[in-house]
Amino acid sequence: MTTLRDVAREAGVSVATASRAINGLGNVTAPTRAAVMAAVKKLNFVPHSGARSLTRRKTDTVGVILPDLFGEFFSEIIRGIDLVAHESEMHLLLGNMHGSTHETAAAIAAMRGRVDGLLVMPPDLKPELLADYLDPALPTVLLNYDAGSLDLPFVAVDNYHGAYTMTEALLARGARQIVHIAGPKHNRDARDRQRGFTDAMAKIGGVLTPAILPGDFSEKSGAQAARLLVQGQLPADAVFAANDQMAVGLIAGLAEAGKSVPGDIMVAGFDDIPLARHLNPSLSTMQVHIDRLGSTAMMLLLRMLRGETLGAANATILTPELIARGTTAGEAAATVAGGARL
Amino acid sequence: MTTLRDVAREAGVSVATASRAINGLGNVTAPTRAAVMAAVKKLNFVPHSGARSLTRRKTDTVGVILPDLFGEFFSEIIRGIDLVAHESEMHLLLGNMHGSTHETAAAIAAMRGRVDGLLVMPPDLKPELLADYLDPALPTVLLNYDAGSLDLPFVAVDNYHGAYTMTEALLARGARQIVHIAGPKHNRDARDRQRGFTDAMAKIGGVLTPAILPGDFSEKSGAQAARLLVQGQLPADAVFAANDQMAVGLIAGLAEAGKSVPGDIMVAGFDDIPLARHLNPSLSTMQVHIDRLGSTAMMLLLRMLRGETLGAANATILTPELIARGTTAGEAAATVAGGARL
DNA sequence: TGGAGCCTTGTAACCGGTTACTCCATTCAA
DNA sequence: TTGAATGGAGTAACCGGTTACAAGGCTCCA
Repeated sequence: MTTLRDVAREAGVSVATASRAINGLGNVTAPTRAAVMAAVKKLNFVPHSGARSLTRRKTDTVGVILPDLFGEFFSEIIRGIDLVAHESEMHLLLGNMHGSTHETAAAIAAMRGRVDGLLVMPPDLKPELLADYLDPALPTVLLNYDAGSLDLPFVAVDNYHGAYTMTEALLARGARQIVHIAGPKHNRDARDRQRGFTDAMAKIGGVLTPAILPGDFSEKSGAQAARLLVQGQLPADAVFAANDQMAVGLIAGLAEAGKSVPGDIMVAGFDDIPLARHLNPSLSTMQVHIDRLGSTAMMLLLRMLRGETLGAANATILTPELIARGTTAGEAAATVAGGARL
Repeated sequence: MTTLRDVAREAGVSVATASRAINGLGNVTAPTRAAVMAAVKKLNFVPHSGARSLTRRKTDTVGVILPDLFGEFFSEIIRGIDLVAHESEMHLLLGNMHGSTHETAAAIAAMRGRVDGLLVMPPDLKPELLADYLDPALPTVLLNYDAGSLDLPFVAVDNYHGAYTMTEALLARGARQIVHIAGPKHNRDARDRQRGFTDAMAKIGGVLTPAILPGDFSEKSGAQAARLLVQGQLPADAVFAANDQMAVGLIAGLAEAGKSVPGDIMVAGFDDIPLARHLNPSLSTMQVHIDRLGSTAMMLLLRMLRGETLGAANATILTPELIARGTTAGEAAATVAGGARL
């Protein structure tokens, strides 16, 4: 493993000169620079980024701390982040809290000295705890987390209004007995979506206590909900699942029970995962540009790294868009909407 | 930003003692350790991992260099890697070559001094070039790349036999005029799959020059192939797409043209993306456990980091498994297979 | 009481770069 | 010819930790 010292010796110059030549700092004569570059080639020298970032106090890396790396949702976020980071020649250091609150502290601490800034998505962490973990000196942007009290910039999805809009749309299509399949209890997204649903049901539908079935965002829990619905003979003309994944499970469950969608019952989801438009009938949902969650956050972080001081006031709220497809359409529409056909 | 020096001063000890106390090195008396820990708490000290890794010559990080971060395929790989890395308390540094051969060199070089080992997936890079870029002193495992000549361990999918098996299955179901939709020309996976197809057609089907349509692994190119097939009136009783993505596009295209699957024509893919089993009819395909690609590679790398010397002989070949679903089934089977039903 | 041996702690070098500061050799104007 | 200005190159401190080695204090035994 060759070091700058080796290169300097080989070229017959000092380490300072070698460093300057390699970094193109100008105050080096052409012959000297040539000699250094020749030594670099000969010894196959590659600068040690670790050492460099120690003195420069810059790592050209951002830490990304996500609750999990599972599924399309997170890969889309990472893709969005990478898209922007790559343009600025920044690297991504992945930290994973694997769902454990305790590991979050460790993950954040491990980033010290390795990154210039942090993108953190702490779905079910209390703001006070988070404040304890974070280093105020390290530029940080939160993902999908409203941290108003911490005065940190964040990027979030307007889950509340998204759910409200979808419920409104279902009501507009004539549904009256809409059942909601909720997400995990402690999950903010899930709670906001549920709130949007109940509020819309109350204000527009005039239903004060709509039916809500438990779920955990998994396909399986969607299928489970279908069973509850059918066997429990819960009256329903539409089901609004808190995410697409559950809607997929739900539809499969309903099909098994011989219920037709949207004939007997309409179904709607949330997220617009790629699968949504390939189902048959295709799934109506609220489209969230997940990658933008990542790229927007990364852009905010870049501004902070450039010296700007950003706070909660710079938060960006992404509004999901209603995508009406087959599962909420009339009979005719259902058969032509996307995907394969029998 | 507090340093170890600050902690030492606060606790009234030397930096060496502070360091030993913090790292639990034993030869520190209980009162001294307590004093140091109190100072750590008081000053909110978090060790600077960058500096630490410089002296330790260990970063507890592995570099992951992928051609792109797009899509399920890569997110699954990363998830597999993370699963194993997390157990060993290793971090993941993402480098992205964004498809450009030139950037590959830069991405690898940037890893020097930041990682203890490398996982690289260089789909269309010549071995000689790759050898130039890689640092022989840095433990490296290749993903989905047979680098026999470089004597590096690698993990790959047996694309050839996978394609052979699928073709065999289609022939067994009575297909005679099977058309293959190929992947990108320079892509190794694509070429191996095509070879498996043509060999099976020759050896089992007795067809020496089967029809092959161009594709690029995208859904769009699958739809394009459907158009060529239908409008060009190419005789075909089955289509074997080089990946599921194209199969999805193909099926949509065939549906548009009024062809029924599998009634008029059978369809098969490769990869078993999650979408595959949700299509209606569900897609027959070769299942590849993509996450295992990542986790297996990471396990090999860990062994190298522990001091073992591994080479091409330690390569692991993952064999894909045939998943027969609706798109290659008889009429009856097609209607009950997974997904929703009209 | 003196010395061997053990344990705790401190001093300082080191990891591999960057860069402030200094020195020295030109060049050019007076 | 002399002195100032210019700029190329070297010395050494520094980033923030770790750790080899040395030093000092203690116990224990002869």
